[in-house]
Amino acid sequence: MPELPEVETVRLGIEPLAGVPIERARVARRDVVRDRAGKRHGAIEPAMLLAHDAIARTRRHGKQLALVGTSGVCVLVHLGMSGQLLVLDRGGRVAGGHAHVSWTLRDGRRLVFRDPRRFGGVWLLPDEDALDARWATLGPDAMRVTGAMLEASLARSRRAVKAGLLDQRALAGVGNIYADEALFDAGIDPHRACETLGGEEWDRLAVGIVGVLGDGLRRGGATLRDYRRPDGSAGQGARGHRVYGRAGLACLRCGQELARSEVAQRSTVRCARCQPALSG
DNA sequence: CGTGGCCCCTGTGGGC
DNA sequence: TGCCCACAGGGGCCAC
Repeated sequence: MPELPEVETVRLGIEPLAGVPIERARVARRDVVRDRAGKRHGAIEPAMLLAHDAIARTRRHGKQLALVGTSGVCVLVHLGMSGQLLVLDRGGRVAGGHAHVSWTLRDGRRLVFRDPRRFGGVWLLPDEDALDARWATLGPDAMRVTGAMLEASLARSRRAVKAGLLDQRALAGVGNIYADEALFDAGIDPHRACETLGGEEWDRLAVGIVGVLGDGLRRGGATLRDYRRPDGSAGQGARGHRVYGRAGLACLRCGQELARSEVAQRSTVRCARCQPALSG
């Protein structure tokens, strides 16, 4: 569930840990930790997990979050579907288990990566060049996308436009929720092939993407299912959803019943009147 | 290469 | 009341 606004909210929650020395790092489940090549089960060097280091700063691209150590070592975190990064006070405990990686700071606080479904994970990268190389395979960050960028990466594709938005190599940060929201905002049918969109539509879509992501961020991320902010509280984002999770309910713009369908094996909700299919 | 489909995994909630 | 199962979905991988 975490998409860009949720990941950015997590990043902002982690930022106050910058500069605090990390006493030790502990891995409870080795298979959620991977090396640069994506291999699991490798010997895990404590320094690669920022032990005896400190977070110098945090970075984000799309849905990916990185802790950059003062040594230059980078810990890349994917939250996947159910991943959380929790900041616990001294003596604080993780409810519900599934705490796979834990960093103990000198001031007694702990940073914990928890992920019940393990679609997420932690990647250990030796330096920021490796991080940049990895992120270079992703599309532009959705928070700053423009119509021209979308057009450049998707306009020649025959895929459904929603499938294009979900492809992280084309656009980084949009998932199922905000794809539906942005397409509704732009008045574009999720099923339409990318190649049928015109320049003005790509512009509208970019405005919609930036708008719905900004709204989500201002609410502190969506509050559906597993997502929690680093302090454990739920976000408020679901209140702002206009189509996601509202199949069968009335369109908030025109009153028409919202329709459920499927695009790229993902549940999709749209208003057939506000997001018309191409006629003819 | 582009694209669609399957699968990984666990918690939840709806239906019976 | 309790059990079962469909569903939730990001992304890796594979087949065509």
